[in-house]
Amino acid sequence: MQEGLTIGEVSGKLGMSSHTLRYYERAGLLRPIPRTEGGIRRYQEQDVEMLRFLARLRLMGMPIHQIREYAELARSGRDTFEARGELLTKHRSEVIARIEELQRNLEVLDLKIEMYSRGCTPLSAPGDPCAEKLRGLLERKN
Amino acid sequence: MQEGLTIGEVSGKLGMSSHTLRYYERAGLLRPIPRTEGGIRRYQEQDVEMLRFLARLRLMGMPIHQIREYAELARSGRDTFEARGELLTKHRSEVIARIEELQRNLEVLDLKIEMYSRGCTPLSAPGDPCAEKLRGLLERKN
DNA sequence: TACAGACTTAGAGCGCGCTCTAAGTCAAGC
DNA sequence: GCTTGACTTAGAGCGCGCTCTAAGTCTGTA
Repeated sequence: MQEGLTIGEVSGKLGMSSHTLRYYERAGLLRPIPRTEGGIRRYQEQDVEMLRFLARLRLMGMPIHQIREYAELARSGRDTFEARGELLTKHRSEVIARIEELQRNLEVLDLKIEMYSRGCTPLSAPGDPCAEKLRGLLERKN
Repeated sequence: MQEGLTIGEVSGKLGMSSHTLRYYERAGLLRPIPRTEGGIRRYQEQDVEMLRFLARLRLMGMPIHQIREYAELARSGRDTFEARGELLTKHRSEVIARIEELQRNLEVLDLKIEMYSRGCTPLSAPGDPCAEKLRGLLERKN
């Protein structure tokens, strides 16, 4: 037994498949993970930490190629702090925009649900104020 | 010239490509759009209204197969109001969960950005309270 | 009537993010 | 030493949601 976690251990710990872990390495999201003499990956604590953060970026919808960009900066030492901060800040505003978009569309959804619960026909209710409001929301761009 | 909009007009109005409009019809998201004698689609107001709403469902991340399910109910008359309401209500809670997930991950992102702006190394700062907090957030499931 | 340009179909292709397969190697326990 | 099960690689395959292609048809205008 050597130092560091095997791919199976990391997989269990983080809830990502071994396939995905290898894929992330191939894709440049991780440094080349150090191997035993037999060629078996031994993940260090830093690798697991990195993975935890990258997984959050994925959950926030950052595409793989951008995560790679971040990861490459992260591997290039501390004179990339500013660039990394900028990259994350840009992504931050995209996430906020996404949240706002979801919230706007939730309004539409709520109106529609209310109309169904009131049993009034959604597409052809010219008099209904609720139907009018829905129509108005739908006509606005996004 | 006949009654109703051509695919190009709908495409321009809603900002979706003609390709996508045909695809949505094929996929069962729209009723078979009525054609002219020459076989050219003429979208009616009801089709456009439907499309507007379906587009919102897409923006909220509902997969095509679920939208089809909803659309099929919508084509089956008003005794599917309850089922439609349930389907949308279920999706509503998924959207809310997604928003909350994004907000939780935004916390992680904000902490990370703060650390970069303070110029302190994120992965190895055992003393820093901010780094500790980040580590804590990252270790929690999602 | 002829032309241009938008329309039609069936079906292939693509980018994404995994996910799986095949064939083989490594290593912990008996 | 042998078995067993996890590991390795290269590369294929997949589900999703479009997106495009090819070959041909329709239609408004000159």
